Amino acid sequence: MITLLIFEDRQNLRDSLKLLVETEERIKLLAMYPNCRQADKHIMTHKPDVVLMDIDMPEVNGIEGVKMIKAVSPDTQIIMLTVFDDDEKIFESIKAGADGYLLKKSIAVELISAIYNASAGGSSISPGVATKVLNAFRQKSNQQKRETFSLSKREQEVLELLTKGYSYKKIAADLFVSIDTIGSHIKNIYTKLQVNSAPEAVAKALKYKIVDT
Amino acid sequence: MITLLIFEDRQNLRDSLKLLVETEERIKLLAMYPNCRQADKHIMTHKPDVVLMDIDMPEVNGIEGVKMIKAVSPDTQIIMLTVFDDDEKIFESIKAGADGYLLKKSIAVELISAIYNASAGGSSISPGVATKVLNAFRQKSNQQKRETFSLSKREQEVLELLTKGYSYKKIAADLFVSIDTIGSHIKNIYTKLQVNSAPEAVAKALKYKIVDT
DNA sequence: CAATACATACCCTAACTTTGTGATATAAAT
DNA sequence: ATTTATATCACAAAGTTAGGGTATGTATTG
Repeated sequence: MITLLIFEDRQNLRDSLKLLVETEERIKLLAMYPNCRQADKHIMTHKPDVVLMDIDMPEVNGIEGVKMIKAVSPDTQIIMLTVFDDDEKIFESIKAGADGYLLKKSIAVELISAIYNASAGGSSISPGVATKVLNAFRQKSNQQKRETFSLSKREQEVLELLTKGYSYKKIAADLFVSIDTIGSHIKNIYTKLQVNSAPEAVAKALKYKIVDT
Repeated sequence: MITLLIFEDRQNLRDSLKLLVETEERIKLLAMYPNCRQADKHIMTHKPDVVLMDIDMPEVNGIEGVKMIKAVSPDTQIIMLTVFDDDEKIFESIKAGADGYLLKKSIAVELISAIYNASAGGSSISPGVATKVLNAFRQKSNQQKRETFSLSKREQEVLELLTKGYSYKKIAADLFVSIDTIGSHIKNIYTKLQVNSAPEAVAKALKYKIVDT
């Protein structure tokens, strides 16, 4: 038996959801609320397996609701249910911890299987939403790839310390060499990176992930 | 009519897929191949709407295949079909440009609707895979969160130019103010960021995403 | 209206950085 | 054996930066 809580402000949609869900023997609807005020309390009272969450609700919206619920009960599976498929709302929801994201135009059968999936720990994402998520994912992954600029080991070390904001003097002290040696290394680093100042070198080093942040 | 191409090395699975797909009137299977050698050529020959792609194939695997296909025909929708649900393979596929990711244990009806989704430009992701994608997405989003350090608008501008490696002189020229003004701003920036040099400021600015790379 | 933050500008000095030109020694590569 | 890349050090000049002041005009806000 999967227990369910619904947050949805519109009366008619609440009724539809109720009808839909009640036809399923393995799903038990515990309660429905028109907004997320005290969502955390409701969760602790009912301890549902799965939550259906509308995004756009008066007073306290669905994204806030997700945060509240996940704060008190991280294992409760939350499926967002919304007419919006704009990137902002989707990503906000995911970051808040939503476990599924269905567009309201999704057919009823999709919703039911999403509930079952959620209770089994899987996530459901509507195709249109999935496309956006995959694109965003790709973007984030294809950042700047690591390049080496063929720095020597020592130069790498010096650049790392420079990136920490160390002065020549401090770098020299750290590496137990003279300050002029550091000057030499930095000269060579600038040549290889094709820059002319420490700030530029640091920016480039971080951009191309020559050093880690 | 949705045209389809299948890349799958195992004979028996190829047969099953063929049977499954042939029952659908709106789907036309154009050809099947046991690996991705010359996948790009095959695509250009058949110009299919959707591709079903196995990951683990001899000679040229599915991830390479996706790259080849997307390189010559970015609008071809590719659904990965695999027994593997390990993070590496999933993320590699997505980065390569896969438009859907189904586990082979997915039931037949899921596959069919995934094909329809794909032809409509939507992505299908199996629940188990979706969970991993969402988790990875959350991780990437929650990197270092943007902080402002309550820099003023002007200070922000100056910091951005500093991050480009500009000297005081160049910044002053760019903003049409005196070099001493820039000095003042930088003094204030250092105080707010709690740093003592340009390299340090740049590192911090990038780390905390005060400025974009 | 007074207080506060902001952007602007100037002065000053010590310290630091950049860049050029050498030089020596060692290890790897040709 | 000779070249090449690396790591080390030195000196010097020119230029830049960091940090200490102070000051003015303009908004914003309590």
